[in-house]
Amino acid sequence: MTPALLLASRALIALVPTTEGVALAAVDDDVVVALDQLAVLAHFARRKDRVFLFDEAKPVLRWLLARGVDVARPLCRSTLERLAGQDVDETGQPLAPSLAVGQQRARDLIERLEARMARVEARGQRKVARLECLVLRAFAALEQRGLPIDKGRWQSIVDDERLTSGAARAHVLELAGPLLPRDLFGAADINLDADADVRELLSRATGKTLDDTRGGTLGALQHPLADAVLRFRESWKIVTTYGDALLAHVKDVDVDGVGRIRSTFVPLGASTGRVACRDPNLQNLPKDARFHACLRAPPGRSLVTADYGTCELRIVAELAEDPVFLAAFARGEDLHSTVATSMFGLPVSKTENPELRQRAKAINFGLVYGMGAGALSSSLGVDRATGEELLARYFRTFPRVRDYLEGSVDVALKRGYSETVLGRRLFYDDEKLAAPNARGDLSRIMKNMPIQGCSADMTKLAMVRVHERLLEETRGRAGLVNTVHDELVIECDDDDGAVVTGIVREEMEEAHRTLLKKVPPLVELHLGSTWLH
DNA sequence: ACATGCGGCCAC
DNA sequence: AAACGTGGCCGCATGT
Repeated sequence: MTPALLLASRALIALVPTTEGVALAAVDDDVVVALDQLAVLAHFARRKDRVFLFDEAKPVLRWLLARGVDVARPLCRSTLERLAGQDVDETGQPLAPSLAVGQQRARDLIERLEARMARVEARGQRKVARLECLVLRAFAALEQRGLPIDKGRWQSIVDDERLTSGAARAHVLELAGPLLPRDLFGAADINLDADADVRELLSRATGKTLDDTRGGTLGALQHPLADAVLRFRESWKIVTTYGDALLAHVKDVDVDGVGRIRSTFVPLGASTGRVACRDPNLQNLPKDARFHACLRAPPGRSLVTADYGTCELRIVAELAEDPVFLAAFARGEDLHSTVATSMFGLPVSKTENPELRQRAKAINFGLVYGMGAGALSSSLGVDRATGEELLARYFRTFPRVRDYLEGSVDVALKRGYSETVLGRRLFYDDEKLAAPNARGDLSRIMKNMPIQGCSADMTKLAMVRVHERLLEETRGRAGLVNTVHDELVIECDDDDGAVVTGIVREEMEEAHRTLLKKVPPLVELHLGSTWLH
């Protein structure tokens, strides 16, 4: 059979790339496609009535994209295994060493698919599996395009910070001088990266014993030497984490100084369904405006930044069906102010009684994480009794929120898993459920997962929709360049800015409405030359 | 030369 | 002081 005939007549085809060509296998036959004849594959790959099965889809989708092949409906063995709770057997290299090996792998993939799908089905993960496989196409394209970055400008910020850190180190040495051991020639030194040494030094300087050297601990000392150490840490953090190691990932710098970072995104990297990102992590870049100014599109191109505002609290409002939360979001109010007004019976806004708003905000923020009274009192800087009183008042005012969170724990304990609206599940080990001392930690996870997981579902759904619309309506000129949990960043031609902004708004709102029916979406959009926050 | 655990800290 | 969820990267220290 020829490749064209197989591609034309079969709806499900396993695909394994090899060093010599691409191996294809349908249930009853298999063929190979030479690397210089991928056009026929490209033709059928973009059709939505053809499903292509991969062992580890994302790297292969990237490999294919680089050769002009865009697969509209990928299915990923590795993703299905993760959702089915199986051990993920790594096959190793994405490229099979020969066509013969590739064909065997392709036939194996087809043969085992039915059993794998049955396990996915048995775990109730069918919809999640569909979403996770579809989103791999968007992630492959996102990785392949790369995040645009002005390398030289970023480098100059890092250089400044290196100088600052040197000055801060000198200041530490000056202040600590008499306390430091000296070498034969009278020179004093300290390794500020060695926490044990820093703890020793600060203990000697303040006469207090320190349990740790965290920022909060050092700040509370109110001591010039501790402050100098903190200033050193601040700049040194940038030099080490966001300096040379990150810049080494910048490739393809163009004449305008804009290069590309092509990280690895791990769509099932977090147990809740959130995405992880590495080499480098683009999800924890500093919010500092100096750095964001470096994340800019080349001349003639723009960036659209879009995020779901108060996403997790909207999810709580929907799932808890709290009338005050729902009414506040329906009216477009500031939830923190509304919550504070309900709790304290006083008018609250960002300018009126702002300290009450701050308290409500801290609780709203913390309840998503299953926070207790202790954590609340510390985040507000009040004593524990006050924290307990506030939390009690909060749950008296919003009993449905309390009931919802407690219900999340009850359901998870009964079923052995937590679940999002879409049906994504986090299963708990029997031993973990049995351990009585772990119940406290588990209950926080059980409260948090359906909320954080729903947010992840929504963003992934939005990615699938946005990617597809942009492909269809900008012929690939516009595309995703980053995602950070509840945020998307898209690059497009300047001329397409308005159109792309509209598409992103529509599809993000529609993704929200697919999952949440009672609370309206809030999508915040920015169009400009840089990634704005 | 690697791997691993930990304290610390960046993001949502 | 720390105390709430999810990650990744840094340097240090310790293990092969």
